[in-house]
Amino acid sequence: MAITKEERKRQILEMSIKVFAKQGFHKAKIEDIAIEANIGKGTVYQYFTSKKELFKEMVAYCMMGYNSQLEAIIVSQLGIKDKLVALVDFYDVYIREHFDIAQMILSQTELLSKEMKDWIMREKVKTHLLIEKMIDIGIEKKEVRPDIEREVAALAIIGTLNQYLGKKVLIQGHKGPKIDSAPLVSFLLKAIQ
Amino acid sequence: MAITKEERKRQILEMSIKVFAKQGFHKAKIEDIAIEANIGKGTVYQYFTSKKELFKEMVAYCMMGYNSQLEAIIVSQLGIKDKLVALVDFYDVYIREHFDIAQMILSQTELLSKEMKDWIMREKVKTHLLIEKMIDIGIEKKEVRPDIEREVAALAIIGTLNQYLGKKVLIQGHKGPKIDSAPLVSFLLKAIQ
Amino acid sequence: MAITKEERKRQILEMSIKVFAKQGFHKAKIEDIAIEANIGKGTVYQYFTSKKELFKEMVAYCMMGYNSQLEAIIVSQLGIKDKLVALVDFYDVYIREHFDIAQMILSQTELLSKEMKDWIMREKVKTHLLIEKMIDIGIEKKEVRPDIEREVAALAIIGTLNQYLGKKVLIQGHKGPKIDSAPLVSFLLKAIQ
Amino acid sequence: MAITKEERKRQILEMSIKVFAKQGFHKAKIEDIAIEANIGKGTVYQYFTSKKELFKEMVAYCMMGYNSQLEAIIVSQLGIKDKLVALVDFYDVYIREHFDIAQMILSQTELLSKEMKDWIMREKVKTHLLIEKMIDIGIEKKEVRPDIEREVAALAIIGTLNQYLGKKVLIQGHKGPKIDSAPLVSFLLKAIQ
DNA sequence: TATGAATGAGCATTCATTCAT
DNA sequence: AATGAATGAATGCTCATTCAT
Repeated sequence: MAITKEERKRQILEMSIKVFAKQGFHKAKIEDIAIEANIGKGTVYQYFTSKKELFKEMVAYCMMGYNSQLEAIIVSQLGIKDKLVALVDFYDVYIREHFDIAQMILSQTELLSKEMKDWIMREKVKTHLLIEKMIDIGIEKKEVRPDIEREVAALAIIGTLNQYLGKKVLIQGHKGPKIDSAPLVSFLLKAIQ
Repeated sequence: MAITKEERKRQILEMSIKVFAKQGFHKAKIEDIAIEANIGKGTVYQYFTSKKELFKEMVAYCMMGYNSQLEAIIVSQLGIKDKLVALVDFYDVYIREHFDIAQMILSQTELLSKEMKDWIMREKVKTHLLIEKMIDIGIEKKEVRPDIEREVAALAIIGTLNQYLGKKVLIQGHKGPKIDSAPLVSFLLKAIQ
Repeated sequence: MAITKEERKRQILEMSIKVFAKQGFHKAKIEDIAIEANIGKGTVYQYFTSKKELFKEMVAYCMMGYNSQLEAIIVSQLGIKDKLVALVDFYDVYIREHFDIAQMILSQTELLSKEMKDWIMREKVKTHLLIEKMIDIGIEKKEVRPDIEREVAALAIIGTLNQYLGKKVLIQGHKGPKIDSAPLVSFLLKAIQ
Repeated sequence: MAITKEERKRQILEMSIKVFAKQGFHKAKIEDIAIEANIGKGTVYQYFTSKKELFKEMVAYCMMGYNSQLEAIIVSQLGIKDKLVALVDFYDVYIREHFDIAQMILSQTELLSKEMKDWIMREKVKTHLLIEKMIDIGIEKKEVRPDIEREVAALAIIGTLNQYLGKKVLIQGHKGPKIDSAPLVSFLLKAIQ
């Protein structure tokens, strides 16, 4: 019956995502999060030492699993085209879930310790390297032209996905239908093949 | 020979860019801006009714001229390749100047009125349409393949530029040498030709 | 073989002395005392209704026995000089044990109920009367000059002991050697003989 | 017409003495002090960076002048007896004015920085040395017996004054008549002559 | 009886904004 | 027009106390 410490912490984190996403860091009040989680204000402080700390842990919580899911796609036996399709679908789901919070994380870096910023940067680099790896595998499998500039290609894929999915979700809202990956994938294939 | 109201206002705006960029909206204090502009705190309120208002005017001030400069490139007599080169160079300069502020604008939309957000959105759409126009001209001039998905292509170009330049500026800092546009341009050409 | 209620209460009191003395009333946390006593925070409330109540009981606990020990010296068969020596030795031990707490008690009277303050005042008066009694006995035994102002003399003895021992303990710390009573005693004797 | 910064600061200090003395450091609210001084809460923070800082400045403000007044008495041409009388009178006035605050200062040393504590300690040492100086001058002028233990005598004088005046003020309140110095002085003279 | 997770009243502090000079 | 002293609403955080287990 009793809720474990870990569950309670996760519960607060989930609610903080909602509130931070809706209000932004500064407008969000600890009390709002507590009310949302249906607990007392002080209880939040049993699990997180400060508002900033809660924010940081939420950021880590949101980014957790991102790269490992990405890697699963990259190292799969799929052809480059199917990988791109899987990538779009993954971004589609991820951005819908984390759209508001993602923007905040990018911007409110003032709140994050150097350590945390470095960690985020490292995660981004990992993402970049995974995409480069995908390109390498593609070259090996003769699915990607061998003269490609890997760095440019990787940045282009990430930038295009962000821009495209970002726009779609922004216009359709989080509840819209799954994005059609076909046009995006065919454009990217043209560029890398 | 007192300076005009307009000059004083511009002076405050310029200083507010510095301070907002360095501190972010919430950490930036009106007093900091006043000190930076070498005027009294109260004087700021002679020109702007509130901190938020100042922020909004600063946003407009920063985005002003963006699309018109872009259009000048698009409608020029340059070939598609040279347009892309000019685009990269323009982004290079613009992002260096507005890197910090650009992130803030994207994120701190909570601060902006619906009207202002709509205006920003319309400006973004204008940018998008300008890039699409560039593609259309390219198709007409047989410099771009005619079967291209114009929306995807435009988003890809914008997304790629953002990601590429963003990364370069982040790593090299604002003072680094001009970015080499060649690899980026050749990648994009491959995708659209 | 559970310990009795009384023992547990004494145990908490002893630990509260340590913590109150080190931290002062306001900085001392009930949890600190509980941790020090190796019990749960809630358990403290089984024995004391509130932090203030605990503080008050600690004050009473510390002062308990003070006057009775003093009286033992006063009514003893010792001559006035030996009584003064015994007094210095007693103060020496007492102040070492209760130095930190003594200062607190004097100051944080805001915390004490009128009743408690009155009780402390009465204890002080008792102390004063005991010293006066010592003087009276001394006069009877022709060890003290008969024209002495008893009140002044008593206050002087108490004040001098406090000042002298307080300074010595403050400088030497609680672990220093026993104070040499000779110079103090000879000075006081000169005044009252 | 306009109040100077210095006057405003002094005004806040004076009011803080009242409030700190009545409530103690912890119960005293900045708002109370502001209300008492008939100013806004925020104004206090224009003059003092924090509540603790205000407390420290108040302590310094209260102790300021103490030793210099004392010295004036010590180095005067008065005989030892008249010096003691002047001393009692000075203590009488000083303790009436600072009775509540004096107790607080002694106790709430937790609030004071090491630097401030050291300063207080040095001031106390100065006081002690001044009294020793008085004794030395007395010996020179053959008003004090030459075999006296200077340290003990100084501590005894200070301790006796504190105890005696403290008791009198405690019983009579701050509004009572001037203390009769005669019995105290004659007792102390007996001890040192 | 013992526990410690949950609670929320209470307060120091900040800073945008006002307004008398 | 320019100033900066004064203001007070707003909020993060602490910790004594409660109470379900």
